[in-house]
Amino acid sequence: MSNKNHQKCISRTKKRQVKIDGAHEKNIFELLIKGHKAMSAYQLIDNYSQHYGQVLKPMQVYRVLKKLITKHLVHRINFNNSYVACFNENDHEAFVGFICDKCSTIEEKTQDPVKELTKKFGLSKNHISQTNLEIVGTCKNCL
Amino acid sequence: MSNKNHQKCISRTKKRQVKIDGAHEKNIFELLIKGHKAMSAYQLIDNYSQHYGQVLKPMQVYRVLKKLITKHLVHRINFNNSYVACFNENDHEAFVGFICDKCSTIEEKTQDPVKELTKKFGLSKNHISQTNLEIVGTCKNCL
DNA sequence: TTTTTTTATGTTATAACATAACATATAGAA
DNA sequence: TTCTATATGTTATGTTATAACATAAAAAAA
Repeated sequence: MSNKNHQKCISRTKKRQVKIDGAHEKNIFELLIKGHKAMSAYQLIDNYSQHYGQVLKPMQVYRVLKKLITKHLVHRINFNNSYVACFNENDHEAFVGFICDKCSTIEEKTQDPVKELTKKFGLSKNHISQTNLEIVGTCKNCL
Repeated sequence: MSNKNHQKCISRTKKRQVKIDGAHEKNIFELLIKGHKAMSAYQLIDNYSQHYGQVLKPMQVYRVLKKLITKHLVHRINFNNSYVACFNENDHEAFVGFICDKCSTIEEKTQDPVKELTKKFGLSKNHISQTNLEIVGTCKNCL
């Protein structure tokens, strides 16, 4: 599963002509894709040092995360200050999904219903900067 | 508007037999209701000292916030680590609303459509600990 | 009423998350 | 080659949150 999604992600970046510049950016994105779960910036520092033998400073990680988020390749999970690779094929402007509060695994869902909801609420799209539906609970694996 | 909602909130706590214990708890809840917008814990410390002449420690504020959240009187806004009085008459288990990224004003919405959505996603209610739909943008006042 | 228990409050230290500001190196364009 | 943009490196600091321990006051049990 992880590997399949990995391929999907990579192919999507190619399709969308999103360029990954820099070794750190590539490596951090890979960690997020392969991990297939949300990680905090400081967890990424640990993971990075284990996989690539270099201990990054927080600033370096946050810089890269900001870029990846701008490119819509990564979501910030506000619930627990973590970051996750975007696994949806089509939607990149928001996050809609389920987060396991035990293992931080993410089940991303389609955003379409939430977009409709926003309309129903009378919120015009041009004033909205981000939409986040974070449903937190315990996943089947952790129960 | 603020005052009307204030009354609504107070009456709701009575209806639901929710007891506010302690001076800090009462005062902080009042600040949130009257402010009618989301405030960070440290903003609450400032506000508290201005209104009540006592400088609380962070721990004291977080302690009270935790209680108020447990009692469903306050929501945590994950987007910007802030806290807001719950203004919905009926729904207390989740947050659904619009947050102004300029002035932190909150427009709380009904949760019903989100609850339906959760069902549609196949997420059984008993595994969910919290649901947060945070739509962030700029409100009409700040545009 | 006295004792016990629970709840509220006070305080220190520290953990966890994030960015400002400045410096250097390197790759690509002019 | 020179210029420019981008990637990387580093220090210090700001912001958000909690652990752990201590005291006081209120409520319940004896």
